[in-house]
Amino acid sequence: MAKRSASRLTIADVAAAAQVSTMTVSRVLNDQPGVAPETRARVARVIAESGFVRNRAARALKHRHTGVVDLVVPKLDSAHILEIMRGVEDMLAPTPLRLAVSATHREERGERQWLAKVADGGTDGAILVLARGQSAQLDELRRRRIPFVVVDHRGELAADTPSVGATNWSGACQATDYLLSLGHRRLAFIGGPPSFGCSRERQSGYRAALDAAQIPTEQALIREGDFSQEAGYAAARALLALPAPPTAIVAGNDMQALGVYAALRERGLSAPDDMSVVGFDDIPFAALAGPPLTTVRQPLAEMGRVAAEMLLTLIDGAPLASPRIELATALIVRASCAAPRAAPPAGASASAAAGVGVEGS
Amino acid sequence: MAKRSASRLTIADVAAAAQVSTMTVSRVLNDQPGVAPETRARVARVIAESGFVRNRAARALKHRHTGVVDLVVPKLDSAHILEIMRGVEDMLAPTPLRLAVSATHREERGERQWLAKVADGGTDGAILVLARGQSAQLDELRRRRIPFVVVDHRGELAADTPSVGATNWSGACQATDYLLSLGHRRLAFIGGPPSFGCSRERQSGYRAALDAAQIPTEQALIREGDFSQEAGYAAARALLALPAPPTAIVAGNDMQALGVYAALRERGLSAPDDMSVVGFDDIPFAALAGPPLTTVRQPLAEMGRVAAEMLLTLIDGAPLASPRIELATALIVRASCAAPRAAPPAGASASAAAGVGVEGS
DNA sequence: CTGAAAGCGCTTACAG
DNA sequence: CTGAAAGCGCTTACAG
Repeated sequence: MAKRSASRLTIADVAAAAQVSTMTVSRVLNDQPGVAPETRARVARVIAESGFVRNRAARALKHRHTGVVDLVVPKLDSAHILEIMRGVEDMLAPTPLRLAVSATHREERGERQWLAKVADGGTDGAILVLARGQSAQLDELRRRRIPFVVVDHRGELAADTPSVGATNWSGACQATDYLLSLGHRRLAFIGGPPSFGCSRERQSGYRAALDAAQIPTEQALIREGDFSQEAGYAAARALLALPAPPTAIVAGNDMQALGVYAALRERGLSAPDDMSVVGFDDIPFAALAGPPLTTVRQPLAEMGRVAAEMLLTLIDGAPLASPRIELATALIVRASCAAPRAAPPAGASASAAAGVGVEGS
Repeated sequence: MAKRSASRLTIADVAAAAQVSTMTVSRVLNDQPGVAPETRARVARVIAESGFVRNRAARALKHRHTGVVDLVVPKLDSAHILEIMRGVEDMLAPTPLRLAVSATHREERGERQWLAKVADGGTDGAILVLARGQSAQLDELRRRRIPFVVVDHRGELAADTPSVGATNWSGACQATDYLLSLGHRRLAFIGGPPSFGCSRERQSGYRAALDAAQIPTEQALIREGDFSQEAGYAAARALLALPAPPTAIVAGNDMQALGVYAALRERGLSAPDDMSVVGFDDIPFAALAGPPLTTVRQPLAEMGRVAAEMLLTLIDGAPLASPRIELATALIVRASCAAPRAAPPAGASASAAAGVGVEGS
């Protein structure tokens, strides 16, 4: 077979070697009918022996699609993101689609860079983690008719935007209820950035649980962080310095809960003896922390999987059953909560709280 | 301008609207000279207003490249992988290349799936994390003349294979020296999978340090894990059950070190009072563990960045200054090590150990 | 400075 | 069952 110098083999080379037309080779390549068994076998053999690789660009040129799908995240820095990515990859692995990952970093620059790549006609669709509801990014995607799905979001999201989230409200509500059931009455909340939809929902769940228990919310007990360990630490320090500190803290996410641990340690205190702490996310380290952290599990990988599934549907041009999907959270009880020190006799036991799963021994 | 139904705009549409040939549009698109300023301005305006997107596939077809680069990892499940990915993404973001991420999972299936996508002509080059030296994957890549760089590796790697690693040997050696300097004489080692190059190097570094101190290595003190928290836990339990347990453990990686913590906790023991523990990696959680973990930092993001840089060089067809690059590790002293309980008077102080960085207060 | 022609490697109708 | 022709959207020489 005549290989043209160093250049790659083409379908024409294979056709020549197998003594058929390029058409026939194409049919064999695509498992299409209309080829005599012997011919097919001969062509298949030549393909295998020659190590021929069909040119993806030429195919894409005909098909009008690129074969790549984007996952766009703010930063590649948290276990949280990795979990979502895992779900997306899982779903996409068996398909012929490639998963292109990019981080927008400081929004401006990164978003523009990403948009430039997409503008080059580089994607069949995108999954956007923590995208802002009103953004040039989303507008551009809509304008270009590139299908996309948002996983969690910032700002407000139009109701018809395909999106995936977790039941943040009820998760936070359940966590707060659990602490109430242990006898706590002074419950603090350290939320995430208020621009995040999930932050607002969690705070609202916390408030709702207190309202239902007829406990007035106290502004001094509600703090705001950026979901980092440092933010949790700073907020917890401030709470501990209060004239009447809380006896329990709902931490908004696990990293902030770990920051609370640090602040406690610094004062020679610890959970759950001196303070009950609940996280949100259930990142892998939650179970390894000392003490193992009671937290609200978000099915992150599953959220990624569902988002990928929705995107595949949109790419196929099919309608979505529902534009918005919220997956259920679950309270995972470990060892960071207990009845408050000088608690009223705990009438309601922990296990009396609805839907509580206890992990481990 | 005549948009052809729902289909996307082509360069011909732009040319018609601007009343020039497609050639001229192409020149404007590619910032090539040879276009009158006014013509260029007019064409540019039409491009901007129409929202024209140049077809990447058609471009790639001419250029003979795909514009995508692969990052292939065993699994998307560790902070370790995320760090490497971050470095790679960082390096690639300003280039026009897309970063396609895939996991090989249980090797067989995943590798074949990945190979099938690559076989489709889908990549300009690849960064392979923990690839096996002798594998169908690497052979195929070589055969196809697709440039690649290996980050860490399993099995043996041919000397001329472009690869990036860390100074595992000297990192483990330094960690062991540090424990020796604290007065420890019974030092255990919980290694990773022996098939991993980095595992073998770390174990060898541990042995070398003991040899240099003229302490005979004891087979019972050398254990093998799979780099998981569970493996560290199991190995530490076994070590604690020994008639003469060690007073310090070099844990091979941070996850195993956290497993050691769990085993200690289970027995009512803790680091560093009852046992000194050193990790390897410095994953973000190492600093947050209780007690904060003394560990050997691997510059993972930097390794990713360097690998990406090497790959870009190879894709450009330029020669590599060196096929193998090892980045320096650094011992990060936190709070998980101390002199052994009934130690000989510690003549050598910790800070006497060479190149030791102490973090925090 | 500008453009008509050919071609990248494949696939989609359409004939035989 | 098999193939000659045209075309996907761009770019690369080559003329003017």
